[in-house]
Amino acid sequence: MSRVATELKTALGEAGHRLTGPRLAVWDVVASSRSHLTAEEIAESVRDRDPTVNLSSVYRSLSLFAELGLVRESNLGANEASHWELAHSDESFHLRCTSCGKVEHHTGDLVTQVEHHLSHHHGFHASRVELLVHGTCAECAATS
Amino acid sequence: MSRVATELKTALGEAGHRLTGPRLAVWDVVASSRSHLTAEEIAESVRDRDPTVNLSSVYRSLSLFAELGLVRESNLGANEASHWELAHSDESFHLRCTSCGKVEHHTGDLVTQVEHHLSHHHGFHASRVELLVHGTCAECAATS
DNA sequence: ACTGCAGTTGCGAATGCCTCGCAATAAGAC
DNA sequence: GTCTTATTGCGAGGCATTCGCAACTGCAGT
Ligand SMILES: [Mn+2]
Ligand SMILES: [Mn+2]
Ligand SMILES: [Zn+2]
Ligand SMILES: [Zn+2]
Repeated sequence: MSRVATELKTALGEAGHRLTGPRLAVWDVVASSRSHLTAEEIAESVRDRDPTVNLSSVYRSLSLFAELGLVRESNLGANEASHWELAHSDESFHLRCTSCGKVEHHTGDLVTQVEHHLSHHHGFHASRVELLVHGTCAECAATS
Repeated sequence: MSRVATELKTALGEAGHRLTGPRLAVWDVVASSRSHLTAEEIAESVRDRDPTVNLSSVYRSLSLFAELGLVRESNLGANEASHWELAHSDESFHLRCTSCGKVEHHTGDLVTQVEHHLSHHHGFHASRVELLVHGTCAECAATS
């Protein structure tokens, strides 16, 4: 059993879930990608390895992984499919270029500052922060 | 013609659109509410005034108002309907309590800081920022 | 290794939100 | 008031996601 397979099996086992073919295939795709993929895109890659895996199982695997904190689901736009990736902290937020569509990450302490401010001054205890910045990336600004 | 009707007519007229019954009804509902409503909820209120207004027209009105900068559309959760309200700046962001569901606003200069940082240090020019904080509100924290 | 069974899957149907196409209607310029 | 064409109601369609269920399979116990 490969390295990633063992890691996934451990994470699943601790939560009382089984390691199955579809789950491993979905995990391999998400863990080896650096981009934000839709369930359909993940399913396409999964089918390369095993064409019998159903789209429903891809959704079920992704939902389970999200519950276990293994992946992150993001809404990058109204009425768009969710995008999935390996889990990363709220500190690392999303910059989406409205021109080329690229999604970049930016990490700063801003999110932590907001969390502390809300907690100390307003009694609001943050569990998850989603920060999405739409705009024009450096490359697109230079080109236009 | 009422005050809000005149204001809406001006905004529409300047952009080459007509003031119609459905549009005025949708506007009245959104402008007189302080909450974040779904299109379906808006349609329900609109039907109280005029039962012939179709849900499609509510969607069409809301989309148009958003293009004109009159209303704001927000995604408050994955796989949830969009929520609509009178337009407000990105500075004012959303706190959603995962316990009672309430959505509050919080205004600070943090969003502006991020915009400036991204612009000055990374060449990314923000056009719209969506900041959504999930967590437990003060009332729910006290009750539990 | 064999068995048993609860967890998991594939499949198709269903759901929810939103958009479209089109003929009928009505706003507003003249 | 007439005319033009933007807008509407309505039904159908589209897309992402979820559900129900019988068949299958991981894996714990033996
Ligand atoms: Mn990301
Ligand atoms: Mn708001
Ligand atoms: Zn770009
Ligand atoms: Zn609350």
